[in-house]
Amino acid sequence: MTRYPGQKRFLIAVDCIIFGFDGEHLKLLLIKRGFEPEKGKWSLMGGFVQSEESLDEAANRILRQLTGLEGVYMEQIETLGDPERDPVERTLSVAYFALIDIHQYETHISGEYQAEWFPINKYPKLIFDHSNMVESARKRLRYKASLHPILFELLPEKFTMPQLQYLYEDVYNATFDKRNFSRKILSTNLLMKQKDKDKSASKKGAFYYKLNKRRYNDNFDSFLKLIPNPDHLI
Amino acid sequence: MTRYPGQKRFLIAVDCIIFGFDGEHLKLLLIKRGFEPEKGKWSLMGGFVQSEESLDEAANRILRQLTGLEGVYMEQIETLGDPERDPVERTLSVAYFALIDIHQYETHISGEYQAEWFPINKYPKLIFDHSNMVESARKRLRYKASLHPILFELLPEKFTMPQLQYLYEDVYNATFDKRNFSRKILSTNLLMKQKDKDKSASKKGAFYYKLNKRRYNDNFDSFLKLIPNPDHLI
DNA sequence: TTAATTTGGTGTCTAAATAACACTTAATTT
DNA sequence: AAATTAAGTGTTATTTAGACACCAAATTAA
Repeated sequence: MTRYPGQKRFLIAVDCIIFGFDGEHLKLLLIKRGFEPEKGKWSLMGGFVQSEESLDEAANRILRQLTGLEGVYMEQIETLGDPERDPVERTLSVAYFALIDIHQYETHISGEYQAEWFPINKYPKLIFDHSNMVESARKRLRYKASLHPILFELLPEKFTMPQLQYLYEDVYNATFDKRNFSRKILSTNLLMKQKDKDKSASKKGAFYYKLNKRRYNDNFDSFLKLIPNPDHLI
Repeated sequence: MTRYPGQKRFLIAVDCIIFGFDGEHLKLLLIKRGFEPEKGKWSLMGGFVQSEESLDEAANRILRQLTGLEGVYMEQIETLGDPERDPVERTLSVAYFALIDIHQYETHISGEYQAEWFPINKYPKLIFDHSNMVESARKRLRYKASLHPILFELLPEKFTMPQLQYLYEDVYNATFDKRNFSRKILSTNLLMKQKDKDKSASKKGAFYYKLNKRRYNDNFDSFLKLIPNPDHLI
C-alpha cells in the first residue's frame, strides 16, 4: 500500500451526546470515565475509531456498548480538533448525537460505565471539551427540531399531548400555549389518537397518541416549521 | 508524553468547498490535483492537518494557499471517514465551506493549482467523495441562508438588488417575485441604498446597496426567515 | 428626434398562518 | 356532594406571505 509520506497521523475518537426524555424532562446520558487521564470524572460515552469501521459505524458501536440499542437515530454534529484538547496525545473527536427512547434503555442498564441520566439544564462538569459538544448538540437539536419532527425519536410508542409539549418546552426552554401547540402538532397529520388514556399523571387522564410511521418517514424532510418563531436558535 | 496504546492513527485532511458569485451565478472553485493518486483530475482544494494546528486553522491555511484571502467566512460541514474513501491510505476528511468575494480572488490567481470557477450546476466529476461534499455544502448553504443573511459574504462591498436576487435564485434553484423579494430583503434593514448605479448590466442601471455591517453582525443569528417556504431544504 | 427596446423599480389586495385569550370536562380526593 | 386537578377545546385579531401589472429610466435603432 502506497502512503502519503511526511504527514502526521492522529487518534480519532467518537463521542456520543445521548438524549432521552422521561415524560417530563430532556435528559443527557453520561458515564464515569474508566481510564486515565480524568478517570472517574463525568464524560460523554466515547471510543476510538477502529481501522476498518466508518465513523457512523463507530458511533453506532459506541452507543450499542452503553445502551444495547441498535437502529437509533444518530447524526454527526461536528469534529473538534484543537491540538490541546486531550492532554495525553492529540486526538480528534467526532461528536454524534443520539435520540433514544429512555424506556428501552432502562431495560438494558449496564453497570460497567456507571452511567446516569442528568437533566439537560443541570449536568455536571465534563472532561475535556465535552461540555462544548453538549451545547453544540443542544443547538443542533433545536435547529433540526424546528423544521423536522425529530423529537418523536425520543418518545415511546404511545405518548400524550402534554408529554409531547413538555418535551418541546424543555428543548426550547420556552413555554407554549397548549391550544396553539396541539393544533399545530395535529395539523401535521403525523399523529393517531388512541382510545385509551394515560392516567398516571393526572386524575382525568390524557389520551394517548401514536406516531403514524409511514407519514413520519414520508414527511421527515419536508420542512414542517414546527416551531414558528424560534428566537432561541442561535 | 503518555499515549493511548493499541489504537490506530489516521491521516486527516481538510477539503474546502469554495463558493463565489460573479454577479449572475453561484460558482465553485476547483483545482487540478497535483499528486498521485488521481493526479490531474478535478478536486476540491485540500491538504493534510499538521501536528500543531487546529481544524479551523488548517481550513484557513488551505484557503489562503489557493486564494491569498484571510478572514473569510468558513464553516465546518461534516467529516467523511469511510475506510475506502482514499485508496492509498485511510484518510478522514473534514469538509469546510468558504464564501468568498470572487472579485477579491481574481486579483490573487495563483497558477500553481490550475484553479477554475465552475457553475454550481455544471461542475466536472470530482475525485473520491468530493462530489458528496459539494452536495452537502450546497444543502448546508441553503439551510443556513434560509435563516441567516449569510449570502452577503459572497458579495462585493457594493451590489444591486437584481444581483442579490440572482444569487438567492441560484442558491435555491428557484425564481422569486422581485417585488416580494426586495420587500423582504429591505425589511431586514440590513441594506443601505447608495446614490450611484451599476450601469454595466442594463441601460437604466440599478442602484447600488451596501451592507450595514453593524446590523449584519448584530442580527446574524436572529433567524431572519429570509426564505419563507423552502421546500428545497432537504 | 422619435420610437422601440430593455431592465429596474414600485403598491395593493387576498389568503394563510400565527398569537392571544378562558371556559368546560373528566376523574379523583376530601 | 363538594373540591381539586389537569386535560381538552374555539374564536378573533394581527401579521406575514403570495399573487399580480404597470410605469420609469436609459440606451439603441429607425
